[in-house]
Amino acid sequence: MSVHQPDESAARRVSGQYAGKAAATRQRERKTKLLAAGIELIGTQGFTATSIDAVCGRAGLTKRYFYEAFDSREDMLIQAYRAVAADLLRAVTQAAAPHLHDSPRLVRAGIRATYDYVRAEPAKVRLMFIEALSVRGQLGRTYVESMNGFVELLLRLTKPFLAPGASTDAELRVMARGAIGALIHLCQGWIASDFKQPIDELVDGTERIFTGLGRELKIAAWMQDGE
Amino acid sequence: MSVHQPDESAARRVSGQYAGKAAATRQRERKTKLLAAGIELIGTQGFTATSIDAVCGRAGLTKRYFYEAFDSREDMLIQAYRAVAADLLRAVTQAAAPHLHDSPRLVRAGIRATYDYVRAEPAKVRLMFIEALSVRGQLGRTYVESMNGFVELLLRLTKPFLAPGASTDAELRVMARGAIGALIHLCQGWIASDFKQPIDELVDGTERIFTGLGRELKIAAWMQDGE
DNA sequence: CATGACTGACACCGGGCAGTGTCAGAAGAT
DNA sequence: ATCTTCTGACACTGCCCGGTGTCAGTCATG
Repeated sequence: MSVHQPDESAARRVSGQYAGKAAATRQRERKTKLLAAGIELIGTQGFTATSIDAVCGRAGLTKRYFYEAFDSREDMLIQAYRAVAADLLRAVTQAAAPHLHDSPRLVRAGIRATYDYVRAEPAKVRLMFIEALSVRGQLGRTYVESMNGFVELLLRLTKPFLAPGASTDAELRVMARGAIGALIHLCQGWIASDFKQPIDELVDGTERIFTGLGRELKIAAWMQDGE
Repeated sequence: MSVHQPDESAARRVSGQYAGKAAATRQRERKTKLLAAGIELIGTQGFTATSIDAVCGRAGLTKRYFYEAFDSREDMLIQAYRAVAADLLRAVTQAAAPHLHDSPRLVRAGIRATYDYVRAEPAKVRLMFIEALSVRGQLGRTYVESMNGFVELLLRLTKPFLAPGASTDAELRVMARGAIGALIHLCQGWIASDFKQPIDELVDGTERIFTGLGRELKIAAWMQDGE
């Protein structure tokens, strides 16, 4: 992580230019490459089967740069996980943005965006939803904390529609975590079955789960009690 | 698996008695011991960190018997998984049995039984819900197939209450898978947070998710539209 | 062109572990 | 008592991989 950085303290270093780029730029680019290679490999072979040499090979770099960018193999996994989680969170947030006023559309857009992302980036998703689970230690905490990010997003987005007092906060959080869990589990199954099931069936089913939750929480838009 | 079995074909073997037990009995007992040791270690240290030597050490046996019982480390994991999944399935089925006539009670009993099981057997559950996910190959299929077992159970138990035609079969399955996913995810989180959250909060929240689904599916017992 | 940072290839060590083989001694059979 | 099987301990090989170090060649700078 800090071994081969340009020796700023030597006061002799002048520009750090190399191949037309500043030292920091090159370093960042290498790290990005390694991260991409790592994500791809972890997401396809699994973390256990992903050796550092393999990551370096795929990135077209050598071990030296791996240890320049990461402290260890696990450190890479954590950083990869963070990057991927942020990416998905961004995608969903963005898809939800146009529908902040309309809870059914909001939910559907979020669900759809998730499945689209899974379809488009199976390796990333596999890393995030499968590989990350089984690593103990630091990542366990990271995983939980990141899941909370999704739960918070869901709560924040749907809070405006909630009838106040219909549920305790604890119950609400449990339900939100459960809803996220349903979605994740369906994504896992979808990946495991190689996307055999049509995406629309998944979106529809997932939507109805959320709709049921909405009814349960007495959200007006879902309470058209006749049908 | 088949290396050190008594040589039945030699027609010279007479009783196979040893320590007062038949050869097959001893073999079965050893396998049970190894399986228990394996489950415990995998469920606490993780599969990757569980070496064959460690399993043997904990079981008080040696490698020879490991390879008598299993083909490989992965084979052990698969068999452990199968045993655990069957165990949980049995526990839930049993808890649900007295309530086949009453869908709300049925659901609540199933949910409660699951959390109780998680609480009582965290190692087994960790193996089943976390470690099993990240192993590719054979186990991937086993995992999916076993999840289907739970989905089938849920469908079978709730089918009597369904209003016919309210959903397509595909949608219904998606929703059931989602519901199972919600439950599993909540269990995972519960384990990850060391059972900090009171079990009743979890049961209540989970129940409301299922209740919402029931409403969505127009199950009469949950349609008391007034409240 | 001379100096020094930067780069990539590769050698090397050490540890851990899967899987196999050996052997002496205990437990049963006759 | 003798022979056979069963048992447990352990040695041993081979492999993979994480992590570190070395070195010759390249590029920028003055």
